[in-house]
Amino acid sequence: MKNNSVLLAEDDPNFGSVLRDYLELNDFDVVLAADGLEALRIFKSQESFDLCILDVMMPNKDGFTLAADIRKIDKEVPLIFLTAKSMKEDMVKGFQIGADDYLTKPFDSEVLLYKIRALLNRKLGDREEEQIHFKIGRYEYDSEMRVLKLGSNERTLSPKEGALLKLLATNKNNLLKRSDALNKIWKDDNYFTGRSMDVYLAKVRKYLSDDPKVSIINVHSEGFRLVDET
Amino acid sequence: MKNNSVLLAEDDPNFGSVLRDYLELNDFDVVLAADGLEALRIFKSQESFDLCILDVMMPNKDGFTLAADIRKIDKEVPLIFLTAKSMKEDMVKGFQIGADDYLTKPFDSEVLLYKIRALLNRKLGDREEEQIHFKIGRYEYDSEMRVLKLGSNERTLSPKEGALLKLLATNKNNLLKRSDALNKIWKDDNYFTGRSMDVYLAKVRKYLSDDPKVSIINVHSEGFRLVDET
DNA sequence: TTTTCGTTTTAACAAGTTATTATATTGACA
DNA sequence: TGTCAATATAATAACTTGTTAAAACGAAAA
Repeated sequence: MKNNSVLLAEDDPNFGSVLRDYLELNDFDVVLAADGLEALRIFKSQESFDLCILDVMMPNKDGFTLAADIRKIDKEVPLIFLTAKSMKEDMVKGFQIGADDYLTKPFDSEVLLYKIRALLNRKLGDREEEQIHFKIGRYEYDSEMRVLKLGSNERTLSPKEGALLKLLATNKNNLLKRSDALNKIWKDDNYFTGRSMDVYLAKVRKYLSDDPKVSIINVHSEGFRLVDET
Repeated sequence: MKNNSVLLAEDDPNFGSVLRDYLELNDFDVVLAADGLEALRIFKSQESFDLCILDVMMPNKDGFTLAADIRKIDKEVPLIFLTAKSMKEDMVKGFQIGADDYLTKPFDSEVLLYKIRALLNRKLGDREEEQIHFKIGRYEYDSEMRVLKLGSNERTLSPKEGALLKLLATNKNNLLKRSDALNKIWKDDNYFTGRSMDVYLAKVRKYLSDDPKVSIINVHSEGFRLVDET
């Protein structure tokens, strides 16, 4: 089984690396970012994190601002804040952004570990397993291998093509919002990522064009719907 | 909308009732149990709780044992422990049982409230959900897909058409004020946005013209009413 | 290091859809 | 009966999406 991945944003290099080592010793894959900007860059560049631990006071981008940026991209990922002072205002602000927990430095590392486990267990609990195999009309799509099959005809999709088809298939016959797809796949919703997605939609449409019962229809300025009339 | 229900197990009657009142003031339905045994009895007798707040030190049955018993019945319900001493061993034990959070007395009641909200929001998503599906006479309207259906007849509305019909349907048979609609949909109430809305009213009227029991009537210089005489 | 190749992004233009403004006309109210 | 509000339709402007091709990128091979 794959380890849980943690994004750790902490500007104090000593404390940061000690904490990283401790978490790695406990079977987490940890990426350490030295400031808020770097953390956001890493968050965008990586597939997905299971948990983010954010120091509140950091240069370039403080923990709260970082948290708000992360929340724009991923509304689910658990957030834990680290703060030196135990000010109530800070906690309130953190919870408003959608913090899951809060720790005041200095804290007991074992307590942190238990809090992390509590959060991840709860997450894993109510997270329904994600689907890998999809049936789309007469097509079959394996989102792990990224292989789209119709009869004896096989085609391997590129990562982005695959991610898009998977999202569409996950929401088969329902609306997939443009902004959701962009935030999940491109981690950013702007003019250019939008155009890029349109290019991929054209590709995916072409791949799916051999079954007339399957189509991707547009809901103007909202998003798309993978329709399967089979 | 039903309030969230909380089981509060706390043996100190003063502290317990103060906390109960505070939670009730914040729109929770609270049941207060004076010891662990009573709490378990209540937990078993009631349909379901959204959250349990358990004092660790209680007569008859301490908070940890109580938590273990509750976990046997319900593996999902969030648990928050209250403890006077901030001993690490206690916290560790609590997390092993499956605590979601931990508070050391004395604590700030507002912080408790935020922790509760964070937990409940995670669990349920926001309780308040806005309506997506509407019935208007013999029509059905899906405000997400913006599809208006009468029998086998389907029509996809434009964003503004859809927003307007949704607002009207939300206030079905009630007055929708011109200024409200303009401020919500056009974000501005002036001569031109007003004219623009009139254009959309004409369109929506046309779309709804196939059921004579449905009409949009004007309340002079006030607003509009979507009337459904079905 | 350079080359190569698949992937992704950017650019440009065409097509399609929606929103606003203009114009003419009717209806409500004092 | 004069004035403002409301309606309908037409014309135009603004925006979104579809499509293709070329450029940029990045990882693996020569």
